[in-house]
Amino acid sequence: MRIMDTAERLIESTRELLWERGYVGTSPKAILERAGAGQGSMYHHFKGKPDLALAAVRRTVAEMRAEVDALLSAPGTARRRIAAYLGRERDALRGCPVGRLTMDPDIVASDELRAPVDELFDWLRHRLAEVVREGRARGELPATADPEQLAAAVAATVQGGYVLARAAGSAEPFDRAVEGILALLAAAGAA
Amino acid sequence: MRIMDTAERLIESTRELLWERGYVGTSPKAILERAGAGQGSMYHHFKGKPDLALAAVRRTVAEMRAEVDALLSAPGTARRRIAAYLGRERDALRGCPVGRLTMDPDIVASDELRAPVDELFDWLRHRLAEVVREGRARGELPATADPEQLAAAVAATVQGGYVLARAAGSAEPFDRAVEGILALLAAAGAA
DNA sequence: GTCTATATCTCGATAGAC
DNA sequence: GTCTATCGAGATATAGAC
Repeated sequence: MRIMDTAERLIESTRELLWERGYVGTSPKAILERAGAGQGSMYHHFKGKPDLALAAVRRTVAEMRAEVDALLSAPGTARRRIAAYLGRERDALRGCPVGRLTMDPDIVASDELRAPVDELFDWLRHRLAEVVREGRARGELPATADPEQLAAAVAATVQGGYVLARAAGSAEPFDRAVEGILALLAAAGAA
Repeated sequence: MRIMDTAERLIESTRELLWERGYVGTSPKAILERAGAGQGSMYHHFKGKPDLALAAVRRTVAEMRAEVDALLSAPGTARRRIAAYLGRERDALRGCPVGRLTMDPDIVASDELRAPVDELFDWLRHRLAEVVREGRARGELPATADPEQLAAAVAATVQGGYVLARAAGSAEPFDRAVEGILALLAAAGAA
């Protein structure tokens, strides 16, 4: 483990807790305990819980975007790159660290905290739509396919897959949903 | 508005708050204020917050299941009934009152509270799979389509559509995702 | 910069009057 | 059955020593 200064440890602890318990379910006290810091440190480096959460969310969003962009920009057919994105998940039961935040009332109520989440999913949908357009141009996907619609369906399948998996207490429904959308894309491509 | 006794008002207030703020974000105090009741009433009728939440969740799940079953059991082609389910939503920004609970750490951590959520989505996936099987038998969907996979993809599209909509602060991504999966089902059917 | 002490609320629950 | 009073604990933030 790299050596981290206090501000860094606070941000990392907050990222973990936001993922595990959400914004409403995460207390400054829990963050401090996990980071091994005292009250004073947190309020020295950050204005308060919302400010620290904002730093944590921004970092999680940046990391996610870089990872997904790498998959969608890799060489290969459009369908293969979409499949790579869909197959990215390793532990569906943990859910998406960004999508999770949309169910947090205090995140959605705050324009500042919602902004990075909004931007990520906006970027994701447009990036996926580009890939769909490339697939159409190469004849992998039918020219009638609306790129924005397919992109939204693919992104929704992943986010909804987490919901189904967490409800079931098993990753299986996530995997099924991913296989289902891939089968539909393949069938549509063959049409 | 029908006249409701105190226990009834407590359950209904809890249902609303669980939908709006989730389990972690809902306090007994908020429930009591909305229900217009005092502390004593709640602890007379229910053992505590988890017990009241369980009653609320069970009712929400039962209501949802009855509504969706009506749509999926109506006359019409398989694709038309799936479209009716996908088009059921009126206000995507509110999210799903059941799916929302899967992002609540205290719900997922409790076997008792998660059980009704699990059962609903389990039922939904199998009911959708039945409809897919009927569609296959009638030649509306290709015989190669795996019913369980398509069912999971359809259910995930709805749940993920809520995530995208709430991130965007707009119902549009939800609608796009629904149109996308419907277009794919239509294209696969034509294949 | 980091710590401990403190302040003020709220949480979730209990006690006991009526 | 419903109310108010009260409880111990935790949430979020501030104060001030070091």
